[in-house]
Amino acid sequence: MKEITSQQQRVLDCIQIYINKTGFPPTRANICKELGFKSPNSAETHLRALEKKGFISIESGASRGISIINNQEHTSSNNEYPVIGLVAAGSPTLAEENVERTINCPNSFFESSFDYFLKVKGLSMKDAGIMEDDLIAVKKTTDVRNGDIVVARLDDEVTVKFFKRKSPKIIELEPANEEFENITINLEHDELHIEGKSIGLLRKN
Amino acid sequence: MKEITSQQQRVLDCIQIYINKTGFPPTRANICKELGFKSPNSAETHLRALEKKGFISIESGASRGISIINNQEHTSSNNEYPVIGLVAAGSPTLAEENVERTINCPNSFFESSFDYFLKVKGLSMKDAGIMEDDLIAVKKTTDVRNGDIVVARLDDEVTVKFFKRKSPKIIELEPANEEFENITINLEHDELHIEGKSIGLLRKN
DNA sequence: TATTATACTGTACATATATTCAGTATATTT
DNA sequence: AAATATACTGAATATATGTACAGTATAATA
Repeated sequence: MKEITSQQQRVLDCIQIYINKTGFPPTRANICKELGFKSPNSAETHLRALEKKGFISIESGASRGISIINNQEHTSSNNEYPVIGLVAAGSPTLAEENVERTINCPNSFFESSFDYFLKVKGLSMKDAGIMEDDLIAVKKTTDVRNGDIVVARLDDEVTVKFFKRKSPKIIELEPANEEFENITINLEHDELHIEGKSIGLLRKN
Repeated sequence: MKEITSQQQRVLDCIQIYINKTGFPPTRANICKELGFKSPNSAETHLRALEKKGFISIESGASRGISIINNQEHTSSNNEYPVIGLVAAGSPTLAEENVERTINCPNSFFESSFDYFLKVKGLSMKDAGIMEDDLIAVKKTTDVRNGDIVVARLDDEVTVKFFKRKSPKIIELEPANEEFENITINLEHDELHIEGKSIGLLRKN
């Protein structure tokens, strides 16, 4: 995405405002009236510049054929995110039978993107403020750092814990509740799958 | 809103799909092509019927001047909700200077509607899973029950606590942290303002 | 120095488009 | 029985609109 000039920004804003107000895009003449131009070609050249820079698309020949291109999904585009129950056994897969329901939520709701909500069972992370039935926003990744809250799978057991790498081969999964004990994994003997990490939390009272 | 016929529904759907696909409304000819009509007047009469019944509005003379009227906001309409810092002194008003930022969020995100997010300071509710910098979704109301997590104001001090009515005149605000003590209010001598209650929580790691 | 991008006015015109008029036909309402 | 709503075809037309062409001017770039 190239740089936009201040006048081009005015035109782009004008188009967005016009669409918000009327429900359909403006004509060249509409833009001229809004911004005080006296020639439809003023709008035309700005539109062509905006198109060239990738801010809008113009359908040739079609009246009002302007549409604003949403660069990424940073705008207010929403998605349905699945809510997965943290069952004692089995991986939290996105298979249909595991999806309790979906939650509509802006894509940019949390700091980073995420893939699903995980419904927490038990109180092993209560001192980290994660309570029973809380929904953790999980980003599917294996790139986790010390101190991250991760969704880990040991054999068929899925658990949410703090991630701590003690040595290249030794990993500890730490609960946030003194009534629970650390889980130590020796990667030479045991298998550990990192399903993802928590990037946010949602609670409905 | 009057009844819609099946053909009119097809036309209405066609308009919505066209807008979703292209970013601008269809012409009469576009609708004909999509639905197999052979005369632009077929589309025209359906459009006039839809306008008469209140499903769309048509701007006279404007090309593609169709806009779909969203009956209510029952769809997946979003809102910008303000985030208010829980300052030690002063009411969490919605005055601009208190709004740190806004969060875009579906209106029906939590079980009930709410008015703003309150950014929590301190750990007085940590055993209830409310940590520093968590965002509480607050519904402005004075209708609170025993056990509700309320946003209360004592003089100029705003606090988040459990609400417990001990007797008609005695109210206790209970923290969820043994390091903090209950606050007992005698309504005959002290003034207590209930700003609202928590109906959800949002945390961004 | 020539070229390109920006930022306009003003005119002109082909065509995209809304909209009216003339019909045909069926079903529903008054 | 007459009027109205629905559901179309087909043709005609005024105008709304995109778009090209001819200029002027300034600033940035190669």
